[in-house]
Amino acid sequence: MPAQPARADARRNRARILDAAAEVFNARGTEASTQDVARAAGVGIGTVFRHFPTKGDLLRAIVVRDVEELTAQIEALVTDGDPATAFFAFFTDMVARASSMRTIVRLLGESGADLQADKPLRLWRSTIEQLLAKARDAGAVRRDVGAEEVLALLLSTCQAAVSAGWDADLQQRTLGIIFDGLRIRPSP
Amino acid sequence: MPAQPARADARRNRARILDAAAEVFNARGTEASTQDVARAAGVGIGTVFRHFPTKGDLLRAIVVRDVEELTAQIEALVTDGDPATAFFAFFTDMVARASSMRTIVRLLGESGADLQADKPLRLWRSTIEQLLAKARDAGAVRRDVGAEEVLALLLSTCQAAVSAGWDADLQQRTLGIIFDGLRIRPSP
Amino acid sequence: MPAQPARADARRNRARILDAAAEVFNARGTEASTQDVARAAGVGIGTVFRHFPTKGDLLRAIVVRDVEELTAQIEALVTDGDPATAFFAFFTDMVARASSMRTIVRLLGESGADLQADKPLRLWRSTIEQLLAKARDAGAVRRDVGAEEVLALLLSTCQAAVSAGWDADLQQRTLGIIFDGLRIRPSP
Amino acid sequence: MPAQPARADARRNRARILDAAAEVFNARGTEASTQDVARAAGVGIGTVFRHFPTKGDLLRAIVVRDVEELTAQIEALVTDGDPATAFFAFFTDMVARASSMRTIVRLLGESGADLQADKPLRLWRSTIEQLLAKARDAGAVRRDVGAEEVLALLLSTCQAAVSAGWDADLQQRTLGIIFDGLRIRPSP
DNA sequence: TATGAATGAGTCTTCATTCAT
DNA sequence: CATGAATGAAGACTCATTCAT
Repeated sequence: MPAQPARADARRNRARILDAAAEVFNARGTEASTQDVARAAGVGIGTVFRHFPTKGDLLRAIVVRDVEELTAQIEALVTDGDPATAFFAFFTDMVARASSMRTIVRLLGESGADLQADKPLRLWRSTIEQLLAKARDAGAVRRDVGAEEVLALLLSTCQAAVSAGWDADLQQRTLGIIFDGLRIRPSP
Repeated sequence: MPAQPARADARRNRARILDAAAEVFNARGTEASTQDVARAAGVGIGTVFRHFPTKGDLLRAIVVRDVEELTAQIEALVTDGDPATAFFAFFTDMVARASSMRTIVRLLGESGADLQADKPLRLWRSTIEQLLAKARDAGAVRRDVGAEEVLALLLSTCQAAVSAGWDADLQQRTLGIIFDGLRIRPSP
Repeated sequence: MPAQPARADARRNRARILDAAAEVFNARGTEASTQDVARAAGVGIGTVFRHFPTKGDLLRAIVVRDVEELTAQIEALVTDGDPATAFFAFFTDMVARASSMRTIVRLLGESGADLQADKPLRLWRSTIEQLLAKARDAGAVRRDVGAEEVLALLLSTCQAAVSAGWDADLQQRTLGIIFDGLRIRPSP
Repeated sequence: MPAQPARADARRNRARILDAAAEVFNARGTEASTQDVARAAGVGIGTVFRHFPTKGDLLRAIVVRDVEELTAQIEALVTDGDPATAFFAFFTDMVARASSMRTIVRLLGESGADLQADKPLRLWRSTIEQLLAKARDAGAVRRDVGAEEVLALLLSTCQAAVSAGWDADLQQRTLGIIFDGLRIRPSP
């Protein structure tokens, strides 16, 4: 079962299942049952397993889809955005949207999901690195800050925003601190 | 079943179960089975449920115990520590130890565990606030930084350190950024 | 869906499915999935069910085909073979080939497949009876041995050869005993 | 869960489950569901899995129990029986009872159940070998007949008796032939 | 009180069969 | 006619929780 089935109805169902799964897992965690996903998608459970032979496959498909979408958006920022602010805008936006992407945030946060391994993840990561490089070049971010710790902080805040339910205000205050830490300090 | 059963053997069992549960849940996540906890504690499963009528109760008891222990340590810092550094030392230490306190970190991180509600948690929180206040007074932390965002960042980093397996180096680099953000910047 | 569909392509498909099914069920037992058969035949699963409305029908069709082939071979022996040896040669050969006819052996061995009922089976049986009669007339087999017990022993050894994986040597030794029991003993 | 649980109720249940399983698998084949076994035993399905963590374990337990019982009976024959007839009596009896031991017959017949491996099976086999040796020494069975082919014929006939439903008459006739093949022929 | 046996709802997954494309 | 997507009834197995010993 390829990601893009040939038949229209199959393609439609695949999408419906993915949507439903994203929603269900977002609302009740990845431990929600496949049965519930099927119900939410309005299909039989067999259909879910036909498209995603394993629950893990379903989860991974959600991650891939979301990561690809995210990557596209970041790429746009890399090309179009103001180097001095794009990185911070992206970081802020990502945290703000984290709660609608619980699944991906949770799986990304787990050491198992090696950012190195899967292609979409590698791409996502490298796109962020570009954004970061531009910010560094523009003098908006300290030169001694590496991509690894930035990603760690990004995932860390996304995860917490999701699991602890940070409101917009709290998001702003925590990110404010981190951003200050990332910026070049005016030398005295 | 009160926290301190009357009979000595019961009290002993309660402690053993708590120890075993902390260990098991730490090693295999909170999804480890109650049966496994019983086995690790060397008691029957009935005994576990007699002391903790629900798996949730057991989990919460671990949190309470760990939080109380933590609180005591923080209190010591409040009284004895150097106001200018104690706060940062505590933060660093907490993250470093997070991976041996998976259960508490995970449950604290979840919105369900309202930091307001339970007494031990309220106490823990207020002790940290004292530490923070001292750091502020000592000029080590900006005045406009509130306890809420500091706690959020603390839990956020603990959570990520645990789930993503931050090594010592990465811990240092991420916390370095956050600490820089917390410090008073030398006015130009 | 008659055994000989009108259209050429349908007839071709029927044959391909039968071949594939024989192979698959032989290799993995009758519990292999119909889907696997379809894949091996290179047709859609719907096509399999169009030709054989039920998995049971498919199985039975294999039996019929194989039995008819066998019958033809036995008939040749009846006409051409040396009456004194043809029966034993047939018996030996049948056991030797049993492992490439798992499906038929298994189904024939089951009481469900009443040897009386289906025409091809009745024919097969009666052909064997002729072979046996000739052997009896030639003095190679005792007169008091009936067809029923010979068939029983034949199926019994085929079944065991398949399920227990008798090697050539073991086949020879077991059949040697049975053949000795079937032969007329030299009166002392 | 040992074969002999400590508590009386557990021991009772284990036995009930084993009995029920033997009956159910005997009647409907080893593919009958564990649920059905539980129902027949009058216990919850969890209880079945507590005693036999896997369906395979349950099946194996039945085999072990039946094989041990059989072995004891054969041992009695070895000590007490008339060497000249005991072996044939045993063979006849075993086939006659085969239909009440479908499970064991089926599993024994499958190459997977290596007669070499499990202790009870090895014991069973070696006991039969003793019986055979005595028959040979008593001049009732040909010296050039090995244990391997005798076992093969035994399992073969048991299997067929079960699966094809041989009646008493047919059993007698088939075994008659095999026994004749095993006996020493009067030299002319 | 401690024990561990019993329970059964719930989980993932497979597969024969039907039906829209 | 052929295709393969959809279906849902099982099946094996797990686990929190209850209860007899």
